[in-house]
Amino acid sequence: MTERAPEASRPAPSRARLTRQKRALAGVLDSSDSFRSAQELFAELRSRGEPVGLTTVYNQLRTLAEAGDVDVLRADDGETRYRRCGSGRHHHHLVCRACGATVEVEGPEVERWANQTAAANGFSDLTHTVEIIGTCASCRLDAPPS
Amino acid sequence: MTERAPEASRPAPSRARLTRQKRALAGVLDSSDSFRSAQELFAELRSRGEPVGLTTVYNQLRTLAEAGDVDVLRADDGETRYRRCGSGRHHHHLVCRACGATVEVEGPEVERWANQTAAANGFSDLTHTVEIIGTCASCRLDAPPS
DNA sequence: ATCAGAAACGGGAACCATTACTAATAAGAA
DNA sequence: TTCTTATTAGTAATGGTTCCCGTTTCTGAT
Repeated sequence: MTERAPEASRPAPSRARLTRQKRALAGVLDSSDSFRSAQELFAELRSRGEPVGLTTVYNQLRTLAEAGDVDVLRADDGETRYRRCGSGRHHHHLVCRACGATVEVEGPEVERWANQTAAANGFSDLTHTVEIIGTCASCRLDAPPS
Repeated sequence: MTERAPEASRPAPSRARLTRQKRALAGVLDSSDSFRSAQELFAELRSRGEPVGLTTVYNQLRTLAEAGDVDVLRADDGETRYRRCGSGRHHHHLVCRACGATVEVEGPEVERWANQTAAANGFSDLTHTVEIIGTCASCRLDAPPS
């Protein structure tokens, strides 16, 4: 047994496959700037005539989220919403509560504050979430404050 | 019809009633500094021999949250967690991802940044959430970074 | 072209936190 | 005590998300 097992074949590089479903979902994600739920994305795929299983939508979104290709936001109603993320850089969001439009913003001072505050309390290995929710200019015009 | 309706009786001030269940839940909430889910609170009430219906726990938590007496936090696993809120003042949280311990912190500069950023993008009627998640000092000692 | 193994898909059942419904109960006022 | 009605809580939905697992589709190798 001096020879090793017949593993001439590479141990499978485990390459990701580009499928019709992935392309379709990517297309839908790219078509809008707002956060949308998995269910909404699923519905839009169907209406576009690019049916993709709901399970697949969820699997794909999870993968994309882990890879940092989509931003994830948990809405107050418990639904999780997804959105194609512009840059790979760390950023936060300004979300319109009426139309869902989103603006990516950065805030160096917030990062600094978070680090200092956490350190001052003995916390380490930090993560943070910062979301600003408001009404955007055009939605304000559409529905004046009573 | 010159006399008005016989409204001698007050239109019911709709006073809140103090019940055993409310007292019990308040007691459990006061007994800890960390965020706990409705299910956990429900379980603790049972184990304390102060059974309260799950529905009641949810109703009560909603009421308390609306009144600003408890802080609400939506965890990544989808569960909503509650915690007695120290001050009525606006504040944010520093949460330990291991033990759930929480520290209330304030960040004037964050408020300022949020307002400026939102205004610069035409957003109004603002709200924001800021949560810092990390590992607290004692939990770090319990489970060293591999 | 053909084959085999791996990766991805996707329908349906299972999960589970939360809410709705509603009959029974019990504060608090008179 | 009696009456009014807020509150309770069991049970049945609801609904987003995940799990299970047989089927399909890629891709690389022969």
